[in-house]
Amino acid sequence: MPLALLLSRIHLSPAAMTSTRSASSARLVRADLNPGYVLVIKHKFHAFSVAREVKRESSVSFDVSKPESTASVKRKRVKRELEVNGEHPKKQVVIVPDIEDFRYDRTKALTSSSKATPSLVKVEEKVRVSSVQKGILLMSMHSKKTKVVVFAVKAPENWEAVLGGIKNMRLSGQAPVDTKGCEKAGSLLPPKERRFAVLISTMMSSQTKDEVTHAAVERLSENGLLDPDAIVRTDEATLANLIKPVGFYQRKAQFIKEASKICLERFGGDIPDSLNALLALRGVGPKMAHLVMSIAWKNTQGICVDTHVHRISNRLGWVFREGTKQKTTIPEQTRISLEKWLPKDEWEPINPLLVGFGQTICTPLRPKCDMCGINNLCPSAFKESSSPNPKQKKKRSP
DNA sequence: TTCCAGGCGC
DNA sequence: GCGCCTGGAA
Repeated sequence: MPLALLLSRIHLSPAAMTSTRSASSARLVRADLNPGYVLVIKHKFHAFSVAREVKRESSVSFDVSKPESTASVKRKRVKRELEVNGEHPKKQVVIVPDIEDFRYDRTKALTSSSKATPSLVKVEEKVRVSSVQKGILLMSMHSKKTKVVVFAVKAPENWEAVLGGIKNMRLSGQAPVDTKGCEKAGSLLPPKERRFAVLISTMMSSQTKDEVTHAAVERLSENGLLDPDAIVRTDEATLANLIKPVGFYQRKAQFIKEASKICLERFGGDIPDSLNALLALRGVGPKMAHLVMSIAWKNTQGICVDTHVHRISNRLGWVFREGTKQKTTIPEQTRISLEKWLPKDEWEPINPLLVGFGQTICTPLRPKCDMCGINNLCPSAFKESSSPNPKQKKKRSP
């Protein structure tokens, strides 16, 4: 666990890090925080309120972002159905599952999301540290048994300069995502229709083929098919034919039809408004769900990590697998790692920023490091460009 | 010929 | 963690 290391750096006592509190207790924790850290305070509780404030001793104030309630979603088999579904409401919850253990179950998501809030709720707050600060964290708990975990994540060196450099590069060059991204879908439509257009556009999209996606959305629109009812009444083959230029069009046609049916039957023709319910739609994974929450609902729940964000974050050395210094292997690891230190106001813009950068300069193959304005800050600069065919995958025999 | 995209299903 | 889907680009 990197926790011990972090603790030693920020001078919080181990006892302060994890504590189990009884009802209505409060705890004071002294903290000396070093610059460059983001202090992440995770409350795990069962539908009780948790209040927290930061009081300071020194004259330097903490910059405390607003508490945000995020449902931690995972796409693997459910392990903790009891907590999620509240099947034992009378039973006092003694063990709160670890945040990362809160498994998401697609089959349960639709029903649970449309009912009450799941009993297990995660609230995360971040305190950004810009200079050495001394203070007292006052945590007030109002739950029976609440586990509080506090840990700090160091933001990467120079990340602000790197981000600024990428923003500069993006000012000049025009990437496909700037004009044909799916957030442009149905921008003139009324809100409900626009949200549906965003969902369908997202489900069809492929970041390397924004123009193709755009054309397919146009084609659906011309045929009056940016409407769940119309899609349900159209047969799958026709639908597939209309969106044919997009990759995997047969599966996408099938998924779009299924999603439209669910939108009609369970959401009154609107799209689901929660991350869980969006993830419950077949063909919608974390990348798309976060994008739709951001664009359609203007409610950013997490970073939309697609292949560009995933690749570039690793090249920049911004993300690591939990507890290691190794690169992340899947986009979900990247998202979790990135969210630990990246300020929330960058969560939504980071996707179009890095997608455009990845389409034009930091390309998957042979990145154009010589054209890159941050090649002096990038640990991977010029390391991938010279080898045109670095690793041979296993060849298929003829 | 190989790689790429995003999610499913094993 | 890999094969699959599908078509385009390198």
